[in-house]
Amino acid sequence: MKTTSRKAEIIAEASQLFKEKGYSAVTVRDIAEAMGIKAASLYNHIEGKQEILSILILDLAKEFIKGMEDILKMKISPLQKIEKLIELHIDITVNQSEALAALNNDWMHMGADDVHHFVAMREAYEENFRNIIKEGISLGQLQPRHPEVILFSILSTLRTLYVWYQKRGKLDVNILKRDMVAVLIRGIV
Amino acid sequence: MKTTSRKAEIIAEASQLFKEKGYSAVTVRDIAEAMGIKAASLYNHIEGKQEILSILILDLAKEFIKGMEDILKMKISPLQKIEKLIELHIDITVNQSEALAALNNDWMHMGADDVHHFVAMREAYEENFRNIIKEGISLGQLQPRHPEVILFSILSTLRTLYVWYQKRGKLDVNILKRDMVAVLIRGIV
DNA sequence: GAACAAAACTAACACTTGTTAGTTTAATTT
DNA sequence: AAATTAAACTAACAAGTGTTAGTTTTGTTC
Repeated sequence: MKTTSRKAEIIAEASQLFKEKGYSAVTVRDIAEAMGIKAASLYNHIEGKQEILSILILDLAKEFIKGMEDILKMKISPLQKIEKLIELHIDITVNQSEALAALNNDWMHMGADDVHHFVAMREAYEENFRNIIKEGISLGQLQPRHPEVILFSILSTLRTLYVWYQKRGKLDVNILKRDMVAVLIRGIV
Repeated sequence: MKTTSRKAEIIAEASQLFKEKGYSAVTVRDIAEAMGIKAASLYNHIEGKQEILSILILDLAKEFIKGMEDILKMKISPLQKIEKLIELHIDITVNQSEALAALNNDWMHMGADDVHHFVAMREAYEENFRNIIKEGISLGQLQPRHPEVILFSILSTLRTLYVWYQKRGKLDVNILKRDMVAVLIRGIV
């Protein structure tokens, strides 16, 4: 009964180091040491340092794409879709904060093909999000602000939630969702 | 008439590279090449690679501290102070986006002393911001949400504005301020 | 034009980097 | 017990790293 493959363990360990210091500042010897083995031993399991990064980032990006697709299918209002998206981000943050750090900060250090793939996915995701916002505005459900400003202020908050989430004492996920939705949608006044 | 010292030019060039690839992925040879000189020549002007990073980050941090002090002195309501803070961040973003990237992503690569100094300044800044929010809540001017959630969602939006600001076509600063204040304070509904 | 300072250069250093090749040990299956 | 596979090891590589020392070029001041 293998619970987690050795490769998965390496990726998990590496992702923590990447989160702390960034991909470029972490050496394969750092990763090996964190696992209690020698650097060369890693290469029985992985193709190279870059592969770890690509797996982390692309798998997570696919998860976002999948979450977006599910929400788009729902028969709910644009505003409710935005609420669902906020919850999606929070759920992912809570149990994938390391990969999220890599996705945010180190995507440009993947190989050229993977960078292209990633950027395409990110743009598709943002375009879907933007369309939901536009729909909400034209239905009169959202304020008629520049959609880009709305998109950006929601997304940047959600994307960097991982920085902040475990600095404070990991408050309850449901409370976090409730307050986050309230602040992002209804503002603070 | 020396407009900018050679050292300042190096720092300016380096900051652009740091923004694109992160501090650790940029070599001193990259910086030298960007200036059309050899790596060793840099050392006539700077103490080392880390010094560039520290100057970038600590100078900018001081600018934030200074801006916060000025706002705290003003005889205006907590809500108006928050508006001023939003404008402060936008002003800094518009003409210091490279240093802002370093401050956000690479502060942990400074020397230990500078890291300490930086973290202390950041915590002081956040504490001041938090107190303004708390005051706003107790005056009934702001919604009674968890102050930490409010602080975080405003700050993370402002801190990552630099990523987004020049991706889109550098819209007018005053329009940006107006919409940003509106979205962050009054929400989107 | 001599003297001086600023800023570039060449050459090299000691160390770190990701990775490969070949081998040995440990764990599992037959 | 033999055979097989998984996973570690040692040793080394070629390239890249930040930095130093000493020298030459460039530009300015007397």
